[in-house]
Amino acid sequence: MPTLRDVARKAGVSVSTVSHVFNGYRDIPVVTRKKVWEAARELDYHPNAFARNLVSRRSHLLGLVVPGRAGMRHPFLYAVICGVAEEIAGTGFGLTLSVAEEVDHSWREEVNRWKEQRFEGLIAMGFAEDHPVAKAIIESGIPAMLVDTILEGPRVSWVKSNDTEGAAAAVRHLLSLGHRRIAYIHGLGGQICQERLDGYRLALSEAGIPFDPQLVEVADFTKPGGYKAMNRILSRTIPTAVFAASDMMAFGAMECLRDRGLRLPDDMAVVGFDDIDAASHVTPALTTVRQFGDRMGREAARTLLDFLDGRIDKPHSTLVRTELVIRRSCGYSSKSRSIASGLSVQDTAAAE
Amino acid sequence: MPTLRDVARKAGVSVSTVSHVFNGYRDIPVVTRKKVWEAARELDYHPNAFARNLVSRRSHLLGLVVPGRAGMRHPFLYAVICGVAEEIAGTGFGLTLSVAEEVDHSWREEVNRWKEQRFEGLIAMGFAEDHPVAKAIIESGIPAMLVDTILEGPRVSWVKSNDTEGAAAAVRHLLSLGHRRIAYIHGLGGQICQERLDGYRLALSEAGIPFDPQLVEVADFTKPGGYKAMNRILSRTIPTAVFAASDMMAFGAMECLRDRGLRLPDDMAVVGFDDIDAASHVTPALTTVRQFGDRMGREAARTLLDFLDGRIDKPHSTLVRTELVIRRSCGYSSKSRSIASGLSVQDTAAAE
DNA sequence: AGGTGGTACTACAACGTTATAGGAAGGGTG
DNA sequence: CACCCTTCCTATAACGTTGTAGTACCACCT
Repeated sequence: MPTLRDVARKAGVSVSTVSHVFNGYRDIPVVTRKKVWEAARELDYHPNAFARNLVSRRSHLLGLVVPGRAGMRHPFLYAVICGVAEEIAGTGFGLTLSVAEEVDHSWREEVNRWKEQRFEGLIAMGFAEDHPVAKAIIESGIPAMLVDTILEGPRVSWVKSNDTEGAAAAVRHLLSLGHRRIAYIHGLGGQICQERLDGYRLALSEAGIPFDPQLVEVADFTKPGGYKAMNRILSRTIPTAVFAASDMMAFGAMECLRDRGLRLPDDMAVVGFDDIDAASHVTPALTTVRQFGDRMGREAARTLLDFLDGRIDKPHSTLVRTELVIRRSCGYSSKSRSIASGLSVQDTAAAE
Repeated sequence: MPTLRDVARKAGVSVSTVSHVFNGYRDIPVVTRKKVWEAARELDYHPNAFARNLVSRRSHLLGLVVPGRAGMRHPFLYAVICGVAEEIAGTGFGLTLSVAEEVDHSWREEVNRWKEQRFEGLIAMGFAEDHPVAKAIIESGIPAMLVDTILEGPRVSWVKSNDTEGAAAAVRHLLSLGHRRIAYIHGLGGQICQERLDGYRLALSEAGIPFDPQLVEVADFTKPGGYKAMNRILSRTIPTAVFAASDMMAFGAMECLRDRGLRLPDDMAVVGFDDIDAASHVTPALTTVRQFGDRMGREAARTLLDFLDGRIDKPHSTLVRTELVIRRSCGYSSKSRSIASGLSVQDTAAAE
C-alpha cells in the first residue's frame, strides 16, 4: 500500500505538502495541488485511517450494538439499522457492528472493543433497561443513544415510539367501532410494556369505561404466549375485541380464537402492535400500530452526531410517532373511517 | 485515556515490558506480570487499536457489505449477519457495517472506506452478479465471500443455498401428493433464480412430465408481482398446484387464488421458498423451502477467516442445504410423509 | 538599503504501539 | 577468575499520519 511518502516522492514535493493538499489547506497553488492529486491517483493512494486516527485522536467510529440471536424484536432491527446508516452516510463516520451475545457472555469482549477502537458513540437497540449490556453502555462513559431502552445519563439518552399514544390510538379505534369489552394481552419486558398498558387504560378512561383486570393477561411476546394468554382470558370472560402488545402475540390470539371456532373479524376484532411484515400477510390482515424503525434509527444517529460535533450540549430523548394501520382484522365501518382522521387506511389487496 | 506509558510508570517498569506482558511474551516472571496487570486494571487501560494496527500492519477488521433500503431479501439479512457475528466472536476480528446505498451512489464512499480502514476481508450479501458493488468488491482485491452472488476470483468466492435441490424437493413433494399440473412463479434476478427454475424442471423430468411453458410466469419477488403472475397463469390454464420462487410471491398467489374463490389447500396446493417469518403465520401456513441464513453467514465467515489466517490457499465456494418445511398449504397425506423422509414436518399450532 | 508582508513550501516532533537488539545481573562451568 | 548461559528487563527505531513552527524567496514600500 502506497504511503504519503510515496505520493510525495512521485509528485516531487514534501510529505507535509501532500498532507496539506488532502486536508484542504489553502496556501497551496493549483499547480501543486494538481500534481499531488495526479500522483495519488496513479498510485491508488488511500490514506491510512489508523495513522490518521492515532494522531488526530479521533476515531470517527460509531458502534451499533445489537442483541445476539436471543434478543427480541428481530423484524425491527434491520429497519433501525438502515435508518442509522442513512443518517450517517456522508458524515465521515463509520459504523461498527457489535453483536452482544448474551448467552455466553461474549458481550464483555465487545465492550472491550468499544474502548480499544475508541468508539466515539454507541447506538444500541433491543435491550431491557436492566440488561447487563445497557449497564455496560452507561458505565463505559461513551456517548450513546438507546433505541427502546429508557435510560438516561449525562451523555446517554433514548429514542422510542410513542407507545402510550400508539396503544391509546388502537384502543380508541376499537371503541369507535362500538366495542366496550376490550381485552388486552400485555407484554412482559421493559418500560415500553408499561407504557402500552398505560395507553390502553388511558383510552378506556377517556371513554368512561372502568378498567377490568379480568380482561388483561400477560404474555412473553411470542406467538404461543399470545395463544395461551387468549385462552386464559376466554376461560374467564368473553370480550368483543382484543388488543395485543405485539403482532406476534396477536397472531397467537388469532389462532386461539379460530381454534375456538370464532370467526374473525365478525366474532372478535383483533389489533396488534409493531406492524411487522407478516401483519399484512395473515388472514384477516392485521390492524396494528406501526412503528417507524427507520425514523428511530435516523433520529438516534442524528442526535448522537449533533452531540459529538458539539451542535448540542446534551443528547435529548425523543418520542417517534406511531401510525394506526387499519386492515381487516377488526372489520370496517364508515364511522371508524371518519373518526380516525389522520390515520392510515391500508389495504393488502394486490390487484392490478 | 491511559497509555502504555502510564501503565509502565505505575507498575515501575518500562513500556516494553508492559507491551510484552500484554502480548504474552513468556520471559516475564509472574510477579512482574501481576504488577502490570494490576496497574492496567487500576488505570482502566485499554490498548489503542489504532497504534497497534499501525505498527502491526493488520486491521483485524472485516467489512459486512449489505444493500441499502432498495436491496432485496430483507428478512434474510439479519440471520446471515448473526451467523457471521457468531462465527467471528472470539477470533479478535471486528465487523464493520458497510451499507451500500445504490440510489445516490454513496456506495463509492464506502468502497474508499474499505481501503482506508484496511479491511482484511469482506462479506457481502444481496447483490446481483452484475451489480456495481459486486464489481467493486472484485476490483478492490480484498478477499471476499459473497452470499447469494455467484462470482469468483482468486480471493473471492461464494456461499449460497442449494437452490436447485431445494426447488426440486418442493416440486417432488407436490408430485408425491399426486399433482401433475404444477405451475411455477419464476423470480426475476440473479443466477439463483435460474437455478430454482432448473430444480423445477429437474423434478418434473424425473417424473416424466414434460415442461409446459404455459404453467410458468415470471414476477419480481414481490407480493403484488406474485398476485399478477398467478392471475396470468389462471387466465391460460388451471393447474392443481403452484410453486413460487419466494414466499412473498407465494403470498400474492394465495391472495389471487382466494380472490378467485378457490379454497386452499383443497382446490390448489401452494409452496414457497425462503421460509420467512410470515410463512408460518399465514393461513393456511405455507409449506416452503427453508434457507439457513445463519449457516450461510457462518460458512462465509469461517471460510474467509481460514483464508486470511492461511489455513487454506483459496477460499472455496459452498452450497448450503435447504430443508422442505411441510405445513398446511398443500394439505397432508400419509403418502407424502413416508416419502419425504428426512424432511421436516412442522406445525404452527401453539396449543398448550 | 532595510524593513515588511505574503506566498509556497518543508522539517520535525508528536501520537501509542510493537519488534528487534541488546544489556545487566546472577549462577554455573572449566 | 574468565567464560558462557539464562533470566529479566530496557532502549530505540519504526509504523503513517498531522500540525506547528519555521524558512526561503520574492515583491513592494519607505
